[in-house]
Amino acid sequence: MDERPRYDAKLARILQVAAGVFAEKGYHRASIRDIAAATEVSLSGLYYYFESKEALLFLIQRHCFGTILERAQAELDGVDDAEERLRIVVRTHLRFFLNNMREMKVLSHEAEVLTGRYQDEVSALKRKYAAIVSDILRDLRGERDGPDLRIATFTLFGMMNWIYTWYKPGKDPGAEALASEVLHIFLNGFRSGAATEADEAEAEHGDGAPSIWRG
Amino acid sequence: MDERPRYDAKLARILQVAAGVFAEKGYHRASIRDIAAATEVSLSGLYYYFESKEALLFLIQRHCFGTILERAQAELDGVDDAEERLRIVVRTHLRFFLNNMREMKVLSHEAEVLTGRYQDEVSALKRKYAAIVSDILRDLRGERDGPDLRIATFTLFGMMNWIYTWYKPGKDPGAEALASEVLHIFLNGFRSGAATEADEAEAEHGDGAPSIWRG
DNA sequence: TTGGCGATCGAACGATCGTACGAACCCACA
DNA sequence: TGTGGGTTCGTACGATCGTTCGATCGCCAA
Repeated sequence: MDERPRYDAKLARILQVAAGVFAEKGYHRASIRDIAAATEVSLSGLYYYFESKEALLFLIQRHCFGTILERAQAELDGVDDAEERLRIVVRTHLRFFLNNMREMKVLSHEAEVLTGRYQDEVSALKRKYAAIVSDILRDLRGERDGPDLRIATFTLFGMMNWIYTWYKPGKDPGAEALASEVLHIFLNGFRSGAATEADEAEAEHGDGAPSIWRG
Repeated sequence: MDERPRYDAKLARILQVAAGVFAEKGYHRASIRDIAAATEVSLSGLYYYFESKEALLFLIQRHCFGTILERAQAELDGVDDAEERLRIVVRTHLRFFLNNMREMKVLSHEAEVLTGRYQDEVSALKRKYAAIVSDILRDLRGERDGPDLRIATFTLFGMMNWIYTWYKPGKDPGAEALASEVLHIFLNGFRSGAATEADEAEAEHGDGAPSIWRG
């Protein structure tokens, strides 16, 4: 019941095409007329599928974020080891990122545009996703000293979400290789405790940089 | 000669206030009328100081990027050790970032807006700055295997430039502490050789992604 | 065939945008 | 005191924006 295959399919196509337009020109610079031209739907015809430009952006972001959360949770299901869980999250994130770069660019770049309940709902998804990563990092760190969880989490997201600003398909490596590079840097960096840090600094450079976190 | 202290000072103030308006509302959503209100200069009066809205954004970005480059080069002067050079760059970058967050947000968030010669000139500054970091990383890596330089460079910039999306002054630590966290994760991760990584990768995906760093 | 409803459209409205133009202002210097 | 050029402003123009509204289309049930 309540199924409208025709409606749903066309809405999905509109969201996809509109995401491309927003990704290319930016949300504010792109006009509904641009989206009408790209989707081959008339200007007023579009408003049968969403009630405002902001609602259109909201639908794109919610669908995109919902899919990411779904996939991450599905891939994480049954896996207990913290390190393996982190590898899964990064790989899943980057796979989805590169396969849906236009949507992800809209998600990353137009994060502050939504207002009111639109913003509330997307922010809730965002917090949920960040909490998954943060919990993994807490588990991974264990009782040892280590980087602040909030900073480490956002730093990892920065490494991944910044990609849309420089990634060139064809030129740059695919999701798996990219995930390996990111995981190598982040994982080895995050796991190395303050003690290790001191040892390495001593052995290689004798630089005398003290422990960052102790006490 | 060619000095107009009154003109220069007022232009500088306009750039600063306009950067705040752009940071808050976004370049396209902010109107020249918003900037006129914020600067307390009349709408048409602003056009005595810049010839178009795009030129205004260009002046902001060039001034901001020019200052960063200047400071980085000054701080790096005379320092040879690669690791110390990286520490200096990250510290300088984050110090400037937190002290000029509005300008840096405009620089990061409105990177694709400029066109033509405006874009060319800012892109040149950006490449110059990225090359400094990339050269340091190459030096730091030496002859060993290690992450791809292009990816590592952009990954580091991602860690730093993503900050404007989550940083809360007062709540989050200052530039020095932030730089320590970022440097700890990135430096230890970047320096750790491929051997460690290979051990880890072995345990999981027979997926056919052998050595991460081809060749 | 016909009635009705989901789906689509053309045309227009008011608002806001970036920018241009000419007059008026202010102040150092003749 | 007058004058000229650097500086500031009020006003308006044309373009484009998001959104609305009533008419019309296509298709399936009666």
